[in-house]
Amino acid sequence: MPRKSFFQLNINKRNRIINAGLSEFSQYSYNEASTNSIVKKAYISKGSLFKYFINKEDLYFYILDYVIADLSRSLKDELPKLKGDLFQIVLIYAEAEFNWYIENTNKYRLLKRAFSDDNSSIYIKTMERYKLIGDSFYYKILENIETQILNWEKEKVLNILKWILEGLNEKFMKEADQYSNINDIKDCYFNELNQYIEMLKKGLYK
Amino acid sequence: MPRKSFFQLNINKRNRIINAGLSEFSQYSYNEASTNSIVKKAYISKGSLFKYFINKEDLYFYILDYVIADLSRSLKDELPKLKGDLFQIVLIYAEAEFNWYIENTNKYRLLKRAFSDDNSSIYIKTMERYKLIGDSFYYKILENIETQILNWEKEKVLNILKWILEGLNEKFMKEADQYSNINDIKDCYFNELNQYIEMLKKGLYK
DNA sequence: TTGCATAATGACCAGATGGTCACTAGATGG
DNA sequence: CCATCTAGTGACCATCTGGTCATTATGCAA
Repeated sequence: MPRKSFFQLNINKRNRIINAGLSEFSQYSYNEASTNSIVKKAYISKGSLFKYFINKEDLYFYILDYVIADLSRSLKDELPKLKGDLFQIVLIYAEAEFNWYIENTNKYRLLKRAFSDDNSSIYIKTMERYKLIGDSFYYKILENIETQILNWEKEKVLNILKWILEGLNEKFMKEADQYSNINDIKDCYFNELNQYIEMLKKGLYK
Repeated sequence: MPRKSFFQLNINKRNRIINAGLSEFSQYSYNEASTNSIVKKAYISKGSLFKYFINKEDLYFYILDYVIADLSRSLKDELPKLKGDLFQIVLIYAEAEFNWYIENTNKYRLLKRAFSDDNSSIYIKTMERYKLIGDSFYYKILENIETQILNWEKEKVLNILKWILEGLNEKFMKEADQYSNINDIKDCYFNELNQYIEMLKKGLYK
């Protein structure tokens, strides 16, 4: 947790530090990210940074918490909309998640980096810290959905859906800069996702 | 490419260097991997390493080439076995790939690291170098398979299959150390993969 | 204006990095 | 036994890292 002094800062400066951290940690892995670079981006001195945060790790997890809280809030706002059968709910959920990603590309990259397994010591600490979260938001939303209509083990169905969402998200986030209009890519994504869901429901064979 | 002197080394020493590189680059990202550490693992001096290789990047790509060649050879050996419809072929291919992974876990980790998008400069160079490979082996094998039986756009079917394979591979590679017998995990994997394929063929709905 | 408390600074530290190069040990040929 | 050569060495270099701390700047009360 940041030191008291950090929260006594005026909002402007605090945001400059947060944005500097976001920028650095979304571009570089934890070890490759440089506190010197963060300090420059935030227009503060090295000494100040370590007056506000205990150390680099403290800063990192503050930023990560911040991003996760932001995403969680965004997704929770969508909860009331989640109605219908499993696939309708997945569609709504995935669309909300992707919309947030495409509007917060650097936060998306930071999350992707933070939770992609590279068995570094910071990754292990990250897993410890967020063992409750991770997949669990996705599974929690879906676990109470009626599944009598399903022909298969629920866990496996959710896995398939999760892997397809991950693959599709990554595919579109890679192509993101090719779209001039942000709504174009959202439409495109949603359209393609719909197709995949149809394929899954009806089976791939004729 | 390594310098001539590297290939004049006796096999023992050459292998020590290759294994040291494999170990280091599978544990750490390119930037975090240390030539000092590689040198220690290989029981050679720092000066020697840079007599054999132009620089760290040269060493890295030699190791990466080596691993890719190894996997390619392994998969090519399986080519004659690839018979039947799309799903049978995917099953055989995936099994071969997974078997190689589980028998070469550090090479698997190295490949995963090398080809996971982190837009670092080494990643960009890696993409340049291997633009032909990447997914293409997977798609190349499957592109000539008859698909009249399919109800959907072939590319999308291949995507779904690819994403499920990736997800399943990662899931099992993470759990790998929980299995005492290597054949247990292979059986488990193959069994679960079969289920997913069945689900895809017949559709998730009742 | 003075005195004091707190905030901000950047030179500095020890340690690590990729890479070099003057040197040495050992083999080879005469 | 010497002379020559070359493969191997590790101290060394510049540069970077996360983190510290004596010094300075700032704001405020009296």
